[in-house]
Amino acid sequence: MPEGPSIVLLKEALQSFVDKKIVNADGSSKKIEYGRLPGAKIREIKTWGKHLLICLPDVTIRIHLLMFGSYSIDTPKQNRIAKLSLFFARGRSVHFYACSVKLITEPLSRVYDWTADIMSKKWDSGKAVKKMNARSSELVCDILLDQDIFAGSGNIIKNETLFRSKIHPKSVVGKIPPLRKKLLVRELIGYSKMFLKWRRANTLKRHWLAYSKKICPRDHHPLAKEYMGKSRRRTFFCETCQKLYG
DNA sequence: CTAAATGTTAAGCC
DNA sequence: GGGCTTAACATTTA
Repeated sequence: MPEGPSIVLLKEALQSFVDKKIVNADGSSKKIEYGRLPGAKIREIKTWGKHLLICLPDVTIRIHLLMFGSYSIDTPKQNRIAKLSLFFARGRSVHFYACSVKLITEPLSRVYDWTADIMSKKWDSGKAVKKMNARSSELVCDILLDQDIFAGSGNIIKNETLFRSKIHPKSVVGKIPPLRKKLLVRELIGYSKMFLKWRRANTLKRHWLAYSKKICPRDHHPLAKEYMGKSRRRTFFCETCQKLYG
């Protein structure tokens, strides 16, 4: 479920609840005051990176599905305790499981920079390149997972983007030539759009070129698989056709 | 059956 | 305090 494009699909799935009044709310999260939700009408549903934002008149519910989170609409899952359940008129309901739930009371504009959200209309590639340049000594495999620069990018997007732009994951950001860096950002946004399209058609896996693959589709060399970077995340790459800068 | 995985946060340690 | 490592969370899939 979790990367940015999947959260956009979640937002779409919840559109029928916009303008609907929450009649009851409960769940197993100890951290939120369920009492302040009933009576509020959902004004809007937004996303920022991997965050789902359910906007109410004076508070926003922030859901992060983490690695294994899931949701269900109208029918709660059997034998499972939801972290958050929202109930509406006519027996309608939404349930979120195995996720992080928070209430945000500050204005969203103070919490979120929409120009850093890879799925946003306000996405700004120029700013992303500037932020990358400010972190020139880091590895590109780490930078592509950084939510302050590429909010919504996850391990699949990282792997596919590096393969498509022919950049070795251990390349040092500052050693990547400017044009190639721009190409990298363009590929990341382009692949994220395709991710959304393919996930919607339920064909995401079919289109993986490197992620979880064993053979390079370009030159048929075996792909390397290594746990690398600050977060030791699974990384698939072709030693032959992905160039190492640095 | 066991292990690993699309992710983040908090605690603990130097 | 900073920076790093580890654990915790919880569920599905290989």
